Formats: sequence, C-alpha cells, structure tokens
Amino acid sequence: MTTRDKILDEALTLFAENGYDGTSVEEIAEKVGIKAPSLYNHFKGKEDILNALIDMAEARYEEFFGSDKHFGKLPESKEEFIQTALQKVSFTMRDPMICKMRKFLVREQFRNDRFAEITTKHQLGGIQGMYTKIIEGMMRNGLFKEDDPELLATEVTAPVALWVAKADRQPQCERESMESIEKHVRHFCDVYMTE
Amino acid sequence: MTTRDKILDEALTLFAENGYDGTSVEEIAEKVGIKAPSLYNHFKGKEDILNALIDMAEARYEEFFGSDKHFGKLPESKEEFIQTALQKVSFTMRDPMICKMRKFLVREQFRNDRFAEITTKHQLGGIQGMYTKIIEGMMRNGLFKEDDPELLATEVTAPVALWVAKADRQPQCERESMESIEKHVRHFCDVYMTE
DNA sequence: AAAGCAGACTAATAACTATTAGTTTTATTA
DNA sequence: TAATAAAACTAATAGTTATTAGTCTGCTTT
Repeated sequence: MTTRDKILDEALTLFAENGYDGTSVEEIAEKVGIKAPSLYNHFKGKEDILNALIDMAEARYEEFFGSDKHFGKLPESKEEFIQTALQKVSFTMRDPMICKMRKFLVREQFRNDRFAEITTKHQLGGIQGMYTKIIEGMMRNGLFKEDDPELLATEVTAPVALWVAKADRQPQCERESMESIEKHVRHFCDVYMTE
Repeated sequence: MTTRDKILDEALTLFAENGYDGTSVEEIAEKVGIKAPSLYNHFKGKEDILNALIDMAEARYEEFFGSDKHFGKLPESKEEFIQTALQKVSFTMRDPMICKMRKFLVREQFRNDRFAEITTKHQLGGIQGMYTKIIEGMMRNGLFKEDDPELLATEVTAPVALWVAKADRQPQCERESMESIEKHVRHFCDVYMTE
C-alpha cells in the first residue's frame, strides 16, 4: 500500500468520523505515520485530498452500479429474494469501507453540487436502479405481480436506507435495524409477490 | 426579537449551510450585526450556542410529536388521506425553519449520542409515530385493510423522507421529488386501503 | 561509483480562531 | 435626576491551521 493510498484511507476515516472541517492535516499525517508537510509531496493540499476522495466515491459507484452485471442471477423464489436482499444489506451495513464512505458523503453532501449529486447516486440511484432491474426480471418470470418496477424498487429500498442510516449514527441499534429490515422485506414480498 | 434569539437564528442558518466547524463566531456576530465578543454577553461560548440549538430541536420535536393532538381529525376517505399527507410534506419540505433544522441535524448527527438520538427522532420517530396512529385509527374505521400499523407507517414515510432529503441537497429537484412522493403515496393507498 | 530522485524531514510564517479583560454606551428604574 | 444593569465596544492573547522553503536521506539507475 503506497503512502498516497494510506493518506486517502486515513483521511476518509477521519472525515467520516469528524468531518472535513473537523480534521486537520496534521491528524491525517500522524495516523499515516509522517509529518504534516511531507503530505504535500503527495497532494497539493487538504482540498486536493477531499477531491481525490470524492473521485474515489464516484469511481466506486460506477464500479458497483455502472454496469448491468453487478447483481448475480435472478432469484427464483420468494425466500431466495429475501435472503439475497438481507445478505446485501448486512454486508453493506457492516463493511467498514462502505460504512465510512456513507458517513463521509452524508456529512459533506452540502459542500457543493458534485457532492450532492454523488450522495444522491449512492443513496438512491444505485441500489434503486439495481432493484428495478431485479424486480423487472422477476416480474417477467411471474414471481412479482404486474406493477411499476421502479416504484416497487423505491418501496423496498427506502426503509432499508433509513434504518441503515440509523445504525450508522447509533451502532447500538444495528441489531434492531436489521430486524426491522427483515420484517419490512418479508412484508414487502407478501404484498407484491405472487402465490 | 431579542438579540439572543437573533443569534440562535443566524447560527442555525450558518450551521445548516456550512456546518458547525465551518462557521466562525465572528460570522454569526456579523450576521446579527454585532461584534464577536459581544456575543459572549449572551452565550458562554460557541458550543453553548450549539447546545441551545439542539435543545431547541428537542423542544420542537416534543411540541410537534410529543402530544397526541398534533394531527387534526382522522381523514375519512382515500383522497382526504392523500391530500392531507401531501400538504404536510409540501409544508415540511418548504418551510425555511424546518428545512434549516433538518440540514443542521443531518450535518451534526455524528457529533455525539444526543445529536444522534434527536436526529433519529426527527427523521424516524416523529412522523412515523404520527402515521402509526392515523393508520391505526383509519383501520378501526375500516378505511385501511387489517395490517401492522407501525409497519405501514414506515412504508409510507420512508420514501418521503429520502426524497425530502434529496430536495434538501438538490433544491432544483424539489418539483421532481414532490411528484415522486405523490405517485408513491397514491400507490401506497391503492395497495393498503380498502374499496 | 556517481547521479538523480522521490519522499521524508525541520523550521518558519501568515492567517485565522475562540475567548478574556477592561471600557464605554444605552436604557431602565428608583 | 441619579443609580444600576444590560449589552455593546476595543484591544489583546494564546492556540491552531494550512502551507511554503529549504535540507537531508536512502534507493534506483546509469
């Protein structure tokens, strides 16, 4: 892992925890194990680090949701759909890197248009687009009742997003959030799936 | 309007726009029309202003959602439910004070446990609790099909919360958000209401 | 072995921050 | 009118911040 990458990594951690304005260059450098001025060998300045991080967030989004191949095969039963969904949520909620990225974006979303746009992509666009395609496919296969796939994608993902956000700020509620999510997803399937 | 209130008002505006760490005492004082040191006649310091604001947020929550009388009479038809809901959303989304409060909480939610807790109350607890009671009542009146009122409250409010959050960071999407919300609420009623 | 270079360091600076102390003005009350 | 209290001001301080300039070290390449 190069020094540059280490800087980005520690900066993301600190920005997620204390925000951009609440983090000093010196703190970042200390975590990396160098002195603050050495950091200027790798980045033009503090804001340059921030921009590199938002580039990263955008790249990560494209990587995950840009192509059509990021979700595996279509679930072939109600239970498989539920299990796949819960597994995805559980991973997303717990993965430290994704967790940091989420907090970072939530904190800095008002910084400028680019931050706002990428936050919306992460929070709404990506997952919703993914579920739109999954539900669309499962509708064709007769597993979902005929309906607007995009709307259903919203119905299933929105409550999840809110509970994940809650768990982000109140980690002691993680278990409770996960239970609420399972209850919600099961209810969603009962209402909108066939049989 | 007393100086103290003016300080709180301008501080909230600035904190919502630039965050606590991104706002200086001098900026607040300037907006109020006094010099920075004069501000210490009214507050012990910067953090004291922050605490007064979070007290305000909590009080506002109690005032709106603490009692059982904050929603008027129960809607007596599908269309009335929809209109009431949309009107509430439209007001909440546009009212400058509520808007600032929302941004403020979103920005500072990670500051400490109290901020986290109050943010959750505002974002989940309040509106959801309110709709739980409304739906519960309407279920008794036979307007909603038999189901878990709390779960349905989540289903209807979560997507709204996400779209309002989107409009907060991308005001040019306000119209689009409002349309999505209407589509969602109507769909919700079609699925869960009787007749 | 010599040269070059990336990347670390030390030292210094200029700007900004929150806060305090002490003073003056203004308005209210006795 | 005199006294009192609130709230504004000026001036100063102590601390922090990002950033620059210049130097040294250790590895790679010629």
